[in-house]
Amino acid sequence: MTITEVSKKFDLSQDTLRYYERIGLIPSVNRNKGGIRDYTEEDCKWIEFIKCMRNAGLPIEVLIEYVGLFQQGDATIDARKKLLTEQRDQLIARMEDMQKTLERLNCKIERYEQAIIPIENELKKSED
Amino acid sequence: MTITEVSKKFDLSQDTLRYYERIGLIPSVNRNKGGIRDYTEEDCKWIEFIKCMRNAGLPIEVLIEYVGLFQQGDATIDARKKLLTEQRDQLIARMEDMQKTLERLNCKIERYEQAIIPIENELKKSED
DNA sequence: GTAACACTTGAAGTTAACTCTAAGTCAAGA
DNA sequence: TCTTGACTTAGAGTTAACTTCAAGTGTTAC
Repeated sequence: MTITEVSKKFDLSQDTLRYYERIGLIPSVNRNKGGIRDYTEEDCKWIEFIKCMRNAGLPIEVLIEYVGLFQQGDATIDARKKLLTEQRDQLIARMEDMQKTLERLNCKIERYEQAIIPIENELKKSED
Repeated sequence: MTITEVSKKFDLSQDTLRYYERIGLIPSVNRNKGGIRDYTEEDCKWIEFIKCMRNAGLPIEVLIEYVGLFQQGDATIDARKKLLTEQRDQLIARMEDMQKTLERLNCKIERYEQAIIPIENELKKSED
């Protein structure tokens, strides 16, 4: 798979894909004789995983560490589990914060809905 | 209330408080005869609101716009409601993304706990 | 054969959101 | 009186995460 195809498939720019590879956020991709990237299915799985984690706000630095641990093999399973567990807990904390904010926004929006009605009534009065 | 007190109360640095005021993220704070900020209860409410919204990831730019609309009075109620509604919808979308990632992380962690070697370890063979 | 085009690299530039620095004012304490 | 320390401002610096640029290579279309 070419970078153009992968870029379209995951809606990530070619620049971002090259950047991710350069910093070790995805394992390095094989090149053909012309030096051009040829992504395998496995590469795509990594990209999809990383994209998902980044969408949820996991920092690049942490994900680089995860990829690094992964490439070191089974000896790092414990460390990987620890890393993922920490990130999961932080994710839950962020979601709880967001839930609070969501409720607050909903309250505010509801109040604005009620505030608009009196104004509309004012307008009606002045019309007749 | 002094900036030191407000800083401690909300766990925001003094620099951040001054920065927020400078860019219009909170309405401007009164100064005493010496030119030193004296925060009112009202100021604190704004700060608390902004902190909550920032924690949930609402962009500063959008919040500045909200504060601006607020200061223009009742004529902007519709616009404010629209702005908040858009932000709420985006917040929900982000939370849904995060929920998916959370489930995925939980799966992965569970697999590590069960000491089942993840499928991706197969991939490792090809690279070093 | 040459022009267009997709790709390569390393490095510089951008954006959001702070964070720090420098230079200065002012009130209180030894 | 002098010094300490909290505060002021404008502006420069930092960090994360891209994004763009410059210069060059290799493949395809006419």
